[in-house]
Amino acid sequence: MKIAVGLSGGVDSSVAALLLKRQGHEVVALFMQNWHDTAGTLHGDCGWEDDKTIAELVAKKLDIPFHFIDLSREYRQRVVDYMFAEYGRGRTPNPDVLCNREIKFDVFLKTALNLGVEAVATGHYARIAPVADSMPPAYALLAGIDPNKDQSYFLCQLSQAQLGKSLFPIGHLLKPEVRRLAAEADLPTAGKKDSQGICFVGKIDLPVFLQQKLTARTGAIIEITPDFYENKPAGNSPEELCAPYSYYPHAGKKIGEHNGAHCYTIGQRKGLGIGGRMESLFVLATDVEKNILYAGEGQNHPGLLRKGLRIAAADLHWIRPGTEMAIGTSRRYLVRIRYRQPLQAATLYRRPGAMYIVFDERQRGITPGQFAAWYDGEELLGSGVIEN
RNA sequence: UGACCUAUGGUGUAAUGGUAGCACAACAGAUUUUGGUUCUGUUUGUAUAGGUUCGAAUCCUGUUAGGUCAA
Repeated sequence: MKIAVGLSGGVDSSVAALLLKRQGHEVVALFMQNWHDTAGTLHGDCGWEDDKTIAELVAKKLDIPFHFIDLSREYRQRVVDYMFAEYGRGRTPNPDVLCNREIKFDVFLKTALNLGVEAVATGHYARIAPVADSMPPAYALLAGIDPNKDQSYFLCQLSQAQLGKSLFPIGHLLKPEVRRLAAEADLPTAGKKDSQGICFVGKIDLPVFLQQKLTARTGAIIEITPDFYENKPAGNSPEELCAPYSYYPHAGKKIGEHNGAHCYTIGQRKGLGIGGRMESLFVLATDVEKNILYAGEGQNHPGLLRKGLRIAAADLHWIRPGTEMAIGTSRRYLVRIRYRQPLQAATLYRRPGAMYIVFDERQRGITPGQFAAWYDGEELLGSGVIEN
């Protein structure tokens, strides 16, 4: 089979290429450049050129053709603009989930197919399993074997069409095994540090980055004390359990100022600049309209922990046909609301306008704009953007 | 402008004559292909001028600033 590997210049994609090559496939390397802006980048390691050089060395070592493609226009339109838009609305986006859905497994995939390959491969820690006896063919998205590196969460928005054309050659390996294979094959990426920060952009200073499009205005930080929640009616329906707390300026007293509410996210501790307390302050909610930040003291502040969340029906995404929940049904699944979070037991309620996810244990930092992904064992079944 | 109280890092506070400590903040590193979290480490202080004492954040006096009561 002729396969294009997205070589990033890191160990994982290098070993993915190595394994495919060993399996006898005809492999071509594709290096994509998606970003060349250094505005807001931390410690100016604008390393994409280095990464490209390393990727070329890997391709040379593996004796496979190397191609370079520039997708930065699409990346800006479909990932970066989305980021600005979400932050502008007071939500916290997950650019890497979008990067996979829109770039790596869309623009990149199509570009590769046009070059005549049958599939693309990446260095993601996840697995794709064909579903037995399904017509047309169907694919299940499974967690990577390495519990510490599983990246299925970042792939939670992929479609059947995308999964059908994709391969994750290292999904059944542990990270140390990947490094060992790279070392044994003498690949130049064997000892390279894992990448961090936004894929292709890198570590950024978020406030500085956002200031390119969003203007900073100083506003109030208002402290909400635990007694705010005392006489709130609880309720037991999914709708009630998933309702967000609604704050208003007089719900607490002003304890300081911030420099733009959109620069903060729920559960954030750093950057409030208010000291002199027994415990740390955490952001409970942001209001970008009024430019107000609501904060509470202590790791276990009641405003930080919520029983459930809501996903609008239009934002529901199901990976495998036949697993969609019918309106009015409920299911027990395992859910995570951020990368690397241990899976949490929860009940999902599919209601006419929305999905409600009620957790067994209250969850810290449920954040609008982030993705919730639900699993049945090791299979990722679906996901959606958290509305509130 | 009478009396009394207070003054310790950026903030809140310990140390009752004997090494100025803690928490929060800030900064840095680690962890992490999102934001964030978490972990580790670092910096920063006795309002000011004098006095008593071997030794003063601590006792005494003046100054300055803030507060409370009286008016």
